Amino acid sequence: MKDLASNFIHDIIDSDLAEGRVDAIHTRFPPEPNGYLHIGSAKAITINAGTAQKYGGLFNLRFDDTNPSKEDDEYVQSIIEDLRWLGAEPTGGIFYGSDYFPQCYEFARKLICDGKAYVCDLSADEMREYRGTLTEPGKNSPYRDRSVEENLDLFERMKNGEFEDGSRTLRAKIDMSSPNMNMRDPAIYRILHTSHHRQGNTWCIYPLYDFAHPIQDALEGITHSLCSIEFENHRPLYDWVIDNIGFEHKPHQYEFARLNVGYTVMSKRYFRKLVETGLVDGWDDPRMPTLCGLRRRGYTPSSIIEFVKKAGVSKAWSLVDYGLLEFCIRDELNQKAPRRIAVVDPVKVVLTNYPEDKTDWITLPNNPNDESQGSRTVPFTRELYIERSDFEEVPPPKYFRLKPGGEVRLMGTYFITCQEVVKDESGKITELRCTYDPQTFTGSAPDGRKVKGTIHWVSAAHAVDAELRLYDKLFTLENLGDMPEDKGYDDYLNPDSLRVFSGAKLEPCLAEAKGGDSFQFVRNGYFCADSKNAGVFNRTVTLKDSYSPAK
RNA sequence: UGGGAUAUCGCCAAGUCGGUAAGGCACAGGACUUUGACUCCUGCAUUCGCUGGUUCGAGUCCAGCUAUCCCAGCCA
Repeated sequence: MKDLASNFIHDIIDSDLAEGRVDAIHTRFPPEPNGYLHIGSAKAITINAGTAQKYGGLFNLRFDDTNPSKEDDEYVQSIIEDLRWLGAEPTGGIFYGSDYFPQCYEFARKLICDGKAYVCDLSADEMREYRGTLTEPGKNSPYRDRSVEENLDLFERMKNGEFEDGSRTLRAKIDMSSPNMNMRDPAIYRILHTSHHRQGNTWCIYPLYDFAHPIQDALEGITHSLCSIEFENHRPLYDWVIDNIGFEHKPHQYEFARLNVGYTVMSKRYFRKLVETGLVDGWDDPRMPTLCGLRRRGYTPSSIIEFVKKAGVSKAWSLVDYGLLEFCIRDELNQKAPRRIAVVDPVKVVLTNYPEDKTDWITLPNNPNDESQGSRTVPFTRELYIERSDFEEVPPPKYFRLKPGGEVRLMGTYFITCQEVVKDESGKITELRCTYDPQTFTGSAPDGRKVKGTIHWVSAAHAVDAELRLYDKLFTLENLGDMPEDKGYDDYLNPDSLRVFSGAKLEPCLAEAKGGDSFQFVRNGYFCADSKNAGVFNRTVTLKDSYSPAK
């Protein structure tokens, strides 16, 4: 992974290092395995892994699996796979928060012994009432002053399964009148008789995030716990846990703004709904902003990391332009991807003065900007296909491509002139009859005449028929933050998010493309071989169409 | 007068001790062109949420406003 650009977090680390507060950096990425990683996760990954790498430190992957009701091993596996794909190797190791349950239990007992935690019998509703509101202080639970012995006994019986879900909690004894709601005697353990995807039925009490997370960080020797900004309000509690359990090693939490992208939903809850309602094929549907979806769509790990880096790190809420993501993949593929020809919406061209049984093999560079990528030969015959949009019967001003009586160059070969337009009964163009000039193969004519347009083509006899799927943004609203939770998606879905072209014609060598291969699509965009459906291609980024009469 | 956080170009985002607004994306011109792509030039904040103040000088310091985001899960 490339170095992360400098940001305010690095300033903090620099001074921590300079003033001797730490001598090595250790970070972590702590996803809850309740869904697939997405482009937003990529920011947390990049910041944590990138920071560790920048300072020669270690980076842990730790599953924050303290809520068995939402989690599943399927997600654990996908997260490991996607993280590796991104190139963020967990150099410090892979850990599971649930593996620390025994320690968490002991630390909770210590808090009880120190008079800093108590078992509370208030129901969830009662607890809410006692908590007060944002503007009014809460009041102490009637169970707040139980004896250490009683608390210890009750807590052990909670663990032993003597009580029902929700009947009791273990709470930290802090301050019910704190202006910070998180400090109003937060629950740190709850009863949940649910099987855990990793621990099975060993436990029926589970520590809550605010208690478990700082413990996990401390136990793993994390120095800088970098998380998103909604946890800022939790930091005092994070520090409280660290201080009151008495860890010698004190990790510190720092927050950064989460990544929002225009036209993009960034919530696992929505993703799950999209998947469950069948609106998309699955978590890896190419229209999804999940890492596996982006992967199928042709994004490379480095393009995603580059995107995160370009978007920057700060604490200000922001909505990053979708175009920046597209820029990143275009920029990379422009340098690395071989060029190939695909005619998405074909129209036949017949070269009336070209021999019927002749096949020329034209050599085209794989990447005109990079000779080391070599070249390939492409068959050229009397009957070809060109893009329907590369011909205009009534051309707008400054139209440089094919038009009646006009001349263009077929990429890598001859100049051709359109002599006749053939249409069917409905008026649709079915064929363009053209003549070619045999003396223009090199791209210039003996008489010096120039041609302004060059268009791509495929030999009709050799073309590979394909179904081309063009993916665009899934949603249409600029700011999806306002999407009502209980509303369906129909109003927000982009009807053009998936367009299927069944009659596309591909350059012959594309028939051999393997899953995951990426190519730049000559003229406008790029596509990749879909790893799940060999032979089906996605044009993954819709670039500006080369010519827009409306402009 | 709950608490916390954030406000610099259409979108992101740099801006040390106050010294006279980086960069990227987007956009607009032009050059080049065997992809109207790429590349290459050029342009794009007299202004830093607002209002005052301190100062020779403030995006940077002070005061007062305003806007937005987060917090009342036994979710993370």
